[in-house]
Amino acid sequence: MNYKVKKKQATAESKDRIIKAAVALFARQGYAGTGLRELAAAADVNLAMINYFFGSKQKLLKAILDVFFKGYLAIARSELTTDDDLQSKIGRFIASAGTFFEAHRDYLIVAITELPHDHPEIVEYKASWGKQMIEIIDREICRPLSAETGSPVSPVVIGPMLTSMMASPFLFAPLTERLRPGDSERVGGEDWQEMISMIFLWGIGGVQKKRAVLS
Amino acid sequence: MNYKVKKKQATAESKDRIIKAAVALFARQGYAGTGLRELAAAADVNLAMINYFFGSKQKLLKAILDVFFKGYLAIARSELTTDDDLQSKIGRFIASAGTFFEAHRDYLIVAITELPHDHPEIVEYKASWGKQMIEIIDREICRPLSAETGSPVSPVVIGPMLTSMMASPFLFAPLTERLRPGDSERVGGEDWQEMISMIFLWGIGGVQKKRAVLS
Amino acid sequence: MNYKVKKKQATAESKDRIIKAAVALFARQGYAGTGLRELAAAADVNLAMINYFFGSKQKLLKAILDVFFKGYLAIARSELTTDDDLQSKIGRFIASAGTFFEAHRDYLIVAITELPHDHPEIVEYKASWGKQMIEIIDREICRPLSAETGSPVSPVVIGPMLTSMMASPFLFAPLTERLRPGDSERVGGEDWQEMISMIFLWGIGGVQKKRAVLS
Amino acid sequence: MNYKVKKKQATAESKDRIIKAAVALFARQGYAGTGLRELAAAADVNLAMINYFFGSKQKLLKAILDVFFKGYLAIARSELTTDDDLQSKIGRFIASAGTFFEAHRDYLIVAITELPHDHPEIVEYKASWGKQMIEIIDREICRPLSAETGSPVSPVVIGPMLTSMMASPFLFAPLTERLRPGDSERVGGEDWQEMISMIFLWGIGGVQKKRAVLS
DNA sequence: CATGAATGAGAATTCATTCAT
DNA sequence: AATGAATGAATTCTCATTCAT
Repeated sequence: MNYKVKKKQATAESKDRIIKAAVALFARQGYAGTGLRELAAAADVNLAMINYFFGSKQKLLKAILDVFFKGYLAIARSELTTDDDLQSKIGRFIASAGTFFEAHRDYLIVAITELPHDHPEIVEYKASWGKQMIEIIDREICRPLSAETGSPVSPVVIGPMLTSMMASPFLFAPLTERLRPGDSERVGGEDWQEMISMIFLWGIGGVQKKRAVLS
Repeated sequence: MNYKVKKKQATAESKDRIIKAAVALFARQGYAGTGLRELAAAADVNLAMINYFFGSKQKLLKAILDVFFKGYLAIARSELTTDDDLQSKIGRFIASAGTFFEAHRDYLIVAITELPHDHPEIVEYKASWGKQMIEIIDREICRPLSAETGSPVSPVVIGPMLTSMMASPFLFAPLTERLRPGDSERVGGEDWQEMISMIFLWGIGGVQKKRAVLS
Repeated sequence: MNYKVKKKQATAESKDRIIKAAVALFARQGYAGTGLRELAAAADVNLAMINYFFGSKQKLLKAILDVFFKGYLAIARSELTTDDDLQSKIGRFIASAGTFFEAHRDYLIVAITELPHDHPEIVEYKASWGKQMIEIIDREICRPLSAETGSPVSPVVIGPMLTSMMASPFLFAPLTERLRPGDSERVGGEDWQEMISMIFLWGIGGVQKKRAVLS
Repeated sequence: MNYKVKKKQATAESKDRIIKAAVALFARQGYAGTGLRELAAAADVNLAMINYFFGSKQKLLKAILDVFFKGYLAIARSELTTDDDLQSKIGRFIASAGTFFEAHRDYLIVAITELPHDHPEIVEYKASWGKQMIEIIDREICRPLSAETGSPVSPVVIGPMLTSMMASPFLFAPLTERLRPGDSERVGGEDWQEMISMIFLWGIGGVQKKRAVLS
């Protein structure tokens, strides 16, 4: 008797639905442009649960950025921190990162679009991630490169550049899909990853050669 | 004797102050993250004037994007649509765009961070701008390139990529300035512009060569 | 030289356009539901002209009510204050009022729908008009009637009732035109006026007779 | 020790207080003329609760109109849809409606004063109600009447007229109470209901008779 | 007369968050 | 774990009005 009919009572599953819905909405409307009610509706969850699970909207954003940053950093660590030659290290890094970006495109979009904004609490967090990333790039790419050619390259220049190059098809997707639906589908595939690798390697290579000549 | 200071009556100057304050705030906090009160205060203008001049917050954003898109498109048109050889056309385009990005860094940040979001009215507008840009890149860069090497390149791939490469130091500036204040200052200068040119040209050149061999 | 090209410079004509647009808008959206900007646009007049001509929005409403009340009162005076027999006096009053309502339907709608609201300043004004109207009805209809039948009728009962009866087709027009477009067109015509007269006269007559019997 | 009174948590009671305050204010100041802040204060409720419970100001208005229209329609249905003779049916309808109007005078005023306005969403709703009402009046009053006398009467004429007659004392109350406080108190009572019945029945009877003679 | 800029108050609505149940 | 009610502040936008030109 008294069969209190329901309550969703799915626990961890709810938390998951919230994150999923959040990334999707944040990617399309921005963090500030998405309301918690809208999010609660999309996740089919009671409004109060969001704060129950995550504490606040900001912490939810942080949880999302975490997924992206940790993943990206892990890839950098595992693909770049090896004893391989520079070229194949970079090639593998770009391939892995490309696959990761593809599989987490909404996370990527959130991370990039929120990147220049200064949410007080999060700015610290982004910096600490950025620091680690730049250290790896410096140690594994920049130093070997300048050792080879004699001219220095700054990781705060090529790090952002490489990331932006790889992110570009996803950032511009809403536009390119409208304009040339076919062309953008290939993006993220192996061909594309190879192209990025080549542009980056040949390009950097060319720059270094020229600098070496001039100096 | 009835001092009631009132009425600034500075006319068009107010409209200007609003735009200036808006770009600055939107770049640092995002469009959705910036309230009109805050904006009015920053522009030292009565809150109601914003809607009086621009009609709505969205139209204000559109006015900002206008400045950026029109400028960027004009540069593409004037630097790429010439009878020069491909290499020097691209070189000049990157140099001009770099200078433009540098001078309009906040406009750039707003444009890029709002790019993936779907403000209903603005999506149309962004598409129409993107279309024109892609046509120019297709006609002036992609076709000559594939005529030369025999393998096709899509403008929806290299357009975004080139733009992102050039934008990267500005997008990541909040981070890089924290981490390596010195390094990022050089960004945007002549050296930097030349570097981008070289990476792009050598890189694309390499890709094309390889493709030509494989096919 | 210096042929300052234009300015509408129509003067009194503008004032007219404002009133016309105002009645139309107030009738369809209500006084409080209509903004002065909307009105200025509809009248093709600069926003500031409305207050220039009328002093305030309230005074504009008063000007509109004036037209209606004065007209209605004038009809009551001229048709009821005669030496005719009661029946033909009322008949002529209803006919004239019907024609007037028809020609000023929007004024009528404004007057009726704003009737129960208490715009502080206007409440006084409505009362002073109502007083005059009720005096006429009392003197010219109620007293003769009760003299005839011996039972009293209050003018504050039959005045409103008669007015409402005549106003009903206009008040309900938005509904009836949707439901039975044909039927409502005939309203206001001679047949209709005659019908109102008869209902009122026979009806009141019946009531009076019955009361006479009972008393 | 931390008294923070907070949270009324009286639940559904709040919704009720809102409706009650809303009818009262809308009747005296009009729908558009009443602000939600004012309403919230009058209902002793937090401003945000109004939209929490009703979704929007318009839906609140609809909820109010619902009460009136449903009640009025129910009376028409139960009093007119019987096998009685026409005269007593109408008599009972007028008596019931009179009592209902009296008990819901504010609802009545809101319904009538908002009747001619075109709130986009509500216009549809009013029409659907009007349709049902007119069908009943047509079937139960107009057809029997024309069968009896041979001359047709349109329900879109007598429906509004009858309603307006009964509504008149309430619409004009603010005026009449000022002018003749005593007289209007009797309105709505049994005598008054009987008077309306008689006027309507004798009146319509007279019209029909005359028409029959002429045709 | 006419205009466009300006103002402060207020409009309705939504915000993220909290808490009693 | 989950819910619905509640809150105060903030949102964008519009209001009627005023005034310098």
